[in-house]
Amino acid sequence: MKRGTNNQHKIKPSSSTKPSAAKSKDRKFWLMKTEPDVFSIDDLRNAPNQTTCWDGVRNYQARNFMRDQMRLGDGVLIYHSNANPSCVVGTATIVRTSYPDHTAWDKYDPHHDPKCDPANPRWFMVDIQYESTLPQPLSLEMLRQIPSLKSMELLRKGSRLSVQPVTKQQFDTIIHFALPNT
DNA sequence: GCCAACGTTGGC
DNA sequence: GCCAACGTTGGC
Repeated sequence: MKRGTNNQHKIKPSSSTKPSAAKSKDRKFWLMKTEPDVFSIDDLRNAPNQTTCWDGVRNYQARNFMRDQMRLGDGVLIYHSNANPSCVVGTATIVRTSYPDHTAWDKYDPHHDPKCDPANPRWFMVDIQYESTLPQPLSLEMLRQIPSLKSMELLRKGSRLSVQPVTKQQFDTIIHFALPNT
């Protein structure tokens, strides 16, 4: 989960050429959790370039998804955890592929990892750019009522993974149900 | 604030 | 390599 102290780090705008942008057919989809008290979809919308680095992830499985599998142009569902209610609130796009998370060796950062050596980075992050706020946020409870989302990682009992893959079908289903009157 | 579920650490 | 202890996540 992104739990960085605000958006204090300067974001390099991604270059206009995107040599490794995913072709639409192998575009992947993800869900990323954030605590709205720490960094919300509005914070993302209001960020410079509407872009932020997704720092602070300290879980190997989540890191591996970011480091090894995310491509430019991949779609992201933004999920507010520890919220009332917790819900999917919007979408974003991957605009920079993985690079070392420098907050790991910042000893004043809440996610400082003293075992982490800058010469051999352990934690990675990507940049994401705001895309949309859902017309209607979809709470966990609502998501659980949609049969085709039954196998979503997010809905698994005890699931804690803060960066997780979703299928295109799951992504599209959520967008669909977030439209008014559905 | 409670606590179940999970991931990590470290002694052995 | 086992596993108890501990720290964290995150719904409720």
